[in-house]
This record gives sequence, C-alpha cells and structure tokens, in this order.
Amino acid sequence: MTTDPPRPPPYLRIAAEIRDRVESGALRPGDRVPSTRAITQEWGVAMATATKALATLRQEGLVRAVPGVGTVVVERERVRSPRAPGDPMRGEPALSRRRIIGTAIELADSEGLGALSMRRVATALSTSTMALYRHVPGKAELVRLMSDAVSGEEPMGAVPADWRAGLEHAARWMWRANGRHPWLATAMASFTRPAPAPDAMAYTEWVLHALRRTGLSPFAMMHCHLTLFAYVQGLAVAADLESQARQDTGLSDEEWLARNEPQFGAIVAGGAYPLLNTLFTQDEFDLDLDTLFEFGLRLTLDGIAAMIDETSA
Amino acid sequence: MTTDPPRPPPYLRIAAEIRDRVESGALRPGDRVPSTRAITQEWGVAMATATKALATLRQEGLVRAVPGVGTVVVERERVRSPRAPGDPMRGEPALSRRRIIGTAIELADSEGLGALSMRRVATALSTSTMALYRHVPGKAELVRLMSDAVSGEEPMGAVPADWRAGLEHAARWMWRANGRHPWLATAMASFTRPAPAPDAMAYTEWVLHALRRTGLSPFAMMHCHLTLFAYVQGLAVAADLESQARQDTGLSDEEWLARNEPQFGAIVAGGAYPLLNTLFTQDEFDLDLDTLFEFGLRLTLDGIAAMIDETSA
DNA sequence: ACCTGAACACCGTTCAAGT
DNA sequence: ACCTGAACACCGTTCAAGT
Repeated sequence: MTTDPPRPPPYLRIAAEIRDRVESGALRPGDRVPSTRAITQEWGVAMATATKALATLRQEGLVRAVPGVGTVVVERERVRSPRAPGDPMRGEPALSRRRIIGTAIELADSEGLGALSMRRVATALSTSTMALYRHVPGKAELVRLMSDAVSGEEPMGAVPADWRAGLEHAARWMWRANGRHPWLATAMASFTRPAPAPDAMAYTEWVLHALRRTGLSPFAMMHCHLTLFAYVQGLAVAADLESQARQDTGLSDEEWLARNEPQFGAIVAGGAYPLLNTLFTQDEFDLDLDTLFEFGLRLTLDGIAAMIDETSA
Repeated sequence: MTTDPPRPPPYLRIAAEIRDRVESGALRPGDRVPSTRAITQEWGVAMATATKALATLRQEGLVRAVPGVGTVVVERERVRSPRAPGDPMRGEPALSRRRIIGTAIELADSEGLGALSMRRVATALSTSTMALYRHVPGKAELVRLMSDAVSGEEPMGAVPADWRAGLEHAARWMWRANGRHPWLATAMASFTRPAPAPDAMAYTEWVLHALRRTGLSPFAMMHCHLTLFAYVQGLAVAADLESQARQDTGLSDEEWLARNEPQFGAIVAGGAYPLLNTLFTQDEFDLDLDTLFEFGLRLTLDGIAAMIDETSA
C-alpha cells in the first residue's frame, strides 16, 4: 500500500496561486488581491482558510491590509524610495531609534499591535532582529516610544478661553489620534503610573490649563480630566477591537451581523431581552462610534458643567 | 587556555536557592517567598534579575503571585482537594469546558491575561495541551467564555424604580467584576460586535430597563448606556495595567514614584508644565482609582440627568 | 563599534498516531 | 471516543562570535 504524496494544506495552495498572479504581473502593486469572501467563493473554502491564505501573504510582506480598502499588493518601489517614513534622512545613520519607531508605527497601524514583533520590524528595515536592541531596550519600551511619538504628531494649538471649548478640542484631538492609530488606546500607559513621557504630559497640562478659570480645585480639575480621558480611552479600545475584528475576519459590520443573526435571534427569541429585541428589530438603529463619541462627549461635559455651576454658586 | 565551566545565569541561581528553601521545608505552603526588593538586597542583583527569578518559580508552578500580598508558595494540598475551583464535580467528566474555563480564570486572575496560555491551562489540569481543543475551539473563544462566565458570578438583583440608582448600581457592579478580574476589561468584546453572550446581553438589558421611564428615545437610552460603559471600561483597563505593572515590577505605587521622581523632576523642572508641577509638589495629592471611579460616575450621571431634564421639559 | 547567528524558553494550532 | 506527541510557524531576548 502506498501513501499519497503529501499535499500542501489548502490555505498554502491558495496563497501560492495568488502569489503567482502577483509574480506574473496579473496583479500589480497597489491592486487589491481577492478578499476573504471572494476567496471562499472562488476556491470553495471556509472563511478561516481564506483568512489564513491572506495572512500567509501578509506575513511574507507581499501584500498588506489597508483599512477600509482591503488587502493590496505592496508597492515595492515606494518602500525603497527616499524619505519613505522608515527611510533614513541625509546624514542619519542607517539604523536609528527614530527609524525603528517609525517602522513599528507603520506596522501597528496597518496590522495591529498583535502583529508587531521585533523580528518583523527588523525585516522591514532589512536588518537583523538583534540590531534593534542597540537602539531600544526591548519591545515594551518600543511600544511606549511609539505612543509618545504619535502624541506629538498633531499640535494641539492654543488653549481657548472657554473651558468647554477647550475640553471638546482636547477630546477630539485624542479621538483623532486614536483614529489614525487604533492601537494607541491599548498601548497607552496607566493613569497612575504615567511613564515620564513629555508628550503625554503635555496633553494633561493643556487640559488643566483649559480648566484653570473654572474655580474647580486642583483635585477636581485632575479628576475631570481623567474622567473624560477614561471615557475616550474606553471608546478607543472598543474601536480598536472592532477594526481588528474587521481585519481578522474580513467581514464588515453588516456582513458580521448577518452571519451572527441566527444566534442572536435564538437568544432574543427566548423573550428574556425585550428591550434589546426592540432595538434590534428597529432596523434604523446602527451604531456608529463617531456618533457615540460625540454623544458621550456632550454628556460628560454637561456633567462637568453641573459641577462647575455648583462650585461657583 | 581552559574555559570556565558554564555557570547558570544569576536569576536561575537565585530561583534554585529559593526552590531549595521550599523543598527543605524552610518555606512552607502559603509562606511568602522573598519579594523582588528583598532579592535585590539579599543577592545584590538588579530588579530585573529578581523579577526573572520569581517569574521562573511562578512558571514552574512552585509559587504564585497574590495581589496585595506578594509571591507565596503554592498550597499543593488545596489544589488537589475536592471542589477546588478547577476540580470536577461528582459525576462530571475529568475534563470539561466548565473546568477549563474555571482554571483559565484562576490563572488570569493571579497572573494576568498575558500569562494565560493553552499549555499552562493544560498543565494546571494535568492533561495535554491538545486535550483542551476537544472542549474549546481555541484560545480566543476561551477568553470570550471566561468573560461571559464572570459576568454571571454576581446576580445584579432587581432593577430599582429610580433610573439614577439603577445606573449607579450597574456601574458599580461592573466595576466590582473588574476588580475581581482585572483582565476583564481588556478581554471584553467590542461594542459594535457583541459576541452572542447571554450574560453580557443581560447587563445591557438591565440598564435599558433602568432607563425605560426616563422619556429618552431608544437611541438615547442605548447611547447613555454605552457612554457609561465606555467610561467604566476605560478606567478598568487602566486599573488592569496598573495591577499588571505592580506584579511585573514588584513595586508599589509609592516605590515606583520614588524611583521615577528624578526623571519627572527633570521634565517638570524645565518649567513647561507649571500646573502639573503644582499638583506634584502638593503632596496630599495621590490618585486612587476607586475615588476616581465614583467621581466620574457622578459626573456622567449628572450629564445624563441634564439630558433627561431637557427631554422631559 | 556595530551587527549577526545560534540558542533558549516560550507561544497557538494542525495532524497523524496511539489507546 | 478520547487523548497524546511531534511538528510547524511563530514569539522576546541572551550570549558569543564575527567584521
């Protein structure tokens, strides 16, 4: 009795076929490769297999996930072009802390903090893993440096005279930073042990400055700041989980809901959740995190306003 | 020229010496082993080395970290005693989904979600890693099952007539759950893609019920719920990071601050952060997360109250 | 001075083989 | 039917060796 020759698993076969299309030029840099859904239909495989096939190609660096667009063939020219984010400036050494941080941010932006590894950063910089340790003490500190770096990307501007305008501005600024870098909320240091990070401290200083004429005590000012900050962080973590889920599964919110509807239906049909049921069946209801952000921002600021009124009364 | 015989790294030498004390009976089950700080003094090593030595012993299962107490020798009798959390009930199969979840929760409680691995859960249950996959599809789903399980630990009770009393109760209930299980906030599913988890849905239903007589629209009710939820989650993630930092470094908040004071001082001394400086030098100021929780809870509920007033006016 | 390769002690998960 | 062991493709980090 002879055994069959070992055949590669389906996900590797699919990855190989897509790789061929890229190498033959059928798919060119910047082009979208088949989505996970397209793969399930074209090859007749399960979603998990399709996801793994794309993950393999991402791992190879042949394609990358672009949030909101899909998975596209990497543009190799761009990676090598002068002054791409990870490239050295004139006169700068080939490898520097700045370049390492920049490359790590790019990686975390496009694939999430879970995909960030020292080995992958090193590969993207065409160097050995251990060379990185000459510039950063380890991964934990690299992540801290990353969050500090993105905190300095957009200037916060002048502090308005009106405290409410100030806090609104600061919260939206933070929300935008989290939008650009979904991993930021997860990477953020704890409140009670703020790493000595100048940019993070600048944010707190800015907010305290906005509150300085409210008549609140330093204690209340700091606690108002942290309440708003915790709210933004909590929402940002949720947004990160969502964008991560979208990338991992390749499903949009609607597709995901359609897929899970039977299970929700079964639970809700039990009659135990009448109010949730009302919301679900009322199908004008779909949740948008930006809308929710503004809703909760207003709520929190109204709460602070009530406290200020009380204090000054 | 002869080479020295290879010597074990210091952290292994220290771990071996502590192990000897346990095996000789000098340290008995339940006793505290030397803290990281004690190790740095007794052996004259750096904090990192001390931390690694304890991590090695934890890894072996010889000791475990008890939050607020220190690292103690495990009580082997207790682990084997009938009806310890991970043990089978009479008539229950040796390995079950229930037991796996229970053991995983114990592990995450005492060492954090980062220390949770399928291999370690299997070892704690005296089985092979792959036997777990007969009961749970993978690690991601195990974590989801864990968070659903702890959501059902404490009954929420009857919904009060007063919406504000209701929301306070719910928020504190959630905050307590996060206190028992610091990893909960990080593990929590995203808002827009709630996994079909009955217990998590029960929480939302409870809160919506508390708000049913406020005159708010279903949209506003759901958004009020999510605003408060995001706030609690954001604070809980910070609390988790803090308890994690306390365990990783073996430093209490005060010790940590003392250690980092020079760096903060250098940054603040630049004069760029006058308000922060005022807070830091005013040394009656120390941050307590439970105090902050109640402060922000009141603020958020005041904001919701303002919205309800407006709606009913 | 700077970088590399091999090694160590881990991961989650697949698969074929055992009882 | 249930469990195991080996293997694969990863991790972060240490250390000794290279240029």
